[in-house]
Amino acid sequence: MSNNERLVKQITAKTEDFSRWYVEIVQKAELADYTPMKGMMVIRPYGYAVWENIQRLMDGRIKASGHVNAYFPLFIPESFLKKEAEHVEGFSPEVAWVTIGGKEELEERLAVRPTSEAIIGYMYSKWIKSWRDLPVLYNQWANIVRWEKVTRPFLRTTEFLWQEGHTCHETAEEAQAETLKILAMYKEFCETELAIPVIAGRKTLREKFAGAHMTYAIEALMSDGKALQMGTSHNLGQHFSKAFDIKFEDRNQTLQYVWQTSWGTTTRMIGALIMSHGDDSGLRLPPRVAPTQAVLVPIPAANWKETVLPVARRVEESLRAAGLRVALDAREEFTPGWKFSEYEMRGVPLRIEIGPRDVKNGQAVLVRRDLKTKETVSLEVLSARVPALLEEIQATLLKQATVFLADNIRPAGSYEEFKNILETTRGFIRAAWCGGEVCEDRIKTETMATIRVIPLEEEDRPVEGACICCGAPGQAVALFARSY
RNA sequence: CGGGGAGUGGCGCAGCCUGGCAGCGCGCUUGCCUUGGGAGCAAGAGGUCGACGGUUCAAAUCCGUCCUCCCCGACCA
Repeated sequence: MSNNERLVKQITAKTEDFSRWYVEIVQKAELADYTPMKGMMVIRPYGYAVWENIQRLMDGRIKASGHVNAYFPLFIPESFLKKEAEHVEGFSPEVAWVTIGGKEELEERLAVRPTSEAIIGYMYSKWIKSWRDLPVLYNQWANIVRWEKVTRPFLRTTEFLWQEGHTCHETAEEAQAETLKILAMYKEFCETELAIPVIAGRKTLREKFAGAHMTYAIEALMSDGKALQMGTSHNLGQHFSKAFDIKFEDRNQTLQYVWQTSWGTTTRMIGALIMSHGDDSGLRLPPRVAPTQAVLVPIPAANWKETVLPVARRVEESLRAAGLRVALDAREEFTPGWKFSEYEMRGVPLRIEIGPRDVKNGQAVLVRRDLKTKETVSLEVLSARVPALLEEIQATLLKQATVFLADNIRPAGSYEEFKNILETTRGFIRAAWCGGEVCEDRIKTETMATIRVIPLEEEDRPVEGACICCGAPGQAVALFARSY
């Protein structure tokens, strides 16, 4: 649409250069900005407000399932990190170290936490003595530092914010149940709140968390056809409890190591919102996490401050009373048209226009951000219509993303076809895998695609077909994709 | 960490090759006038040209080192 083009002249088209489109939205919608330090960004108030909504909604779920919040130190002694061999091995390339305090060299250097299993494990060993102490269901909201080589706002930054759950259980079965329960909760969260459909599944051993017994993840598909991991849930088995000596006396009076889990979601989810829902005009935020759900734009005329503005203020109040996050933009230095574009860029789900004509007719014009459709609504029913419309917008975003996901999961009958999909449409490729790391590596080297997950729903079914790579009998059906 | 591109008022860029007064558009400030899809006119403000060092009478421009960002690859939420 040529009209559209004109309106969004500042943003690079999504189809023209997806990466550039992404960073432009991040900056122009004022979600985040770069600092002079590599990979370190400022989450600006608008972006942080999205995070606060995510946090609030996620925190509610975490607490509803019996978990409690706590806070552990930012610094972790090197000796702690070293206790779980695979854990250090996996994280050492990206750990930042503190070696000096004030002016004195430290006796033992301190890691800036890349994740908190080590420090939490140490504390758990002090606190847990009996089966009566279990389960321990802790969660922490914290910042994390990982010295990444390639960084991108929200998707991969040196420092990021997250939530990390750390639980201890009496039995392996309980730990496994917890791992899957959280995975299901994450999936439900993404779909309900973020309107992003995800595929829940198991990671291969190559892709699992360093120190975990088994890693599960939810994977989403961004609109450029690349996959993004939206959250992980690990069954840690007894790896850390053995390393940190977290023992309890069980119901039969024998000493046992606890069974643990850990799980996390991060500010990366904001990146996923951008890349799942955004269009050429900018962001499209799902109403449930949008900082502003509806923006009122009064249309000025001769004496609009006496006529239009009071009506707009009353509407604002009534919507706020209905529990909605609304804003009234009565600034005179910008024209309505300018504001329309601005709020589209920032992804505000609904725009409410009130002008002289509307005041005369006792109505308002509602414009949806998702479909850009307009409707005229009587002021009397506005506070009922707006929440309903917001729900429709939430549902539409989820539906569009769900259709996109379904359309972009393709079976590959041969390795040639597999490669061809990656060269053309991208998306997920559903194919059988022999379970061998040799094939996994070869596919990665040759196609840049990795096994994102072995979907849970596939695990109950018998595996049909041969390994897409070597032709040996398939051991699992996996979803492959290039990823962020 | 390898290959490529870039860094000049807030943003987008020209100027660099061939050294000689730092420019343009948008934005910003003030005033008038406008306002239903990024209005118009007028007058203004704003720069150690990414940083450091070198060459030169003279450096945005030439040389070197470093930093940051973007793209494409090896490692990871």
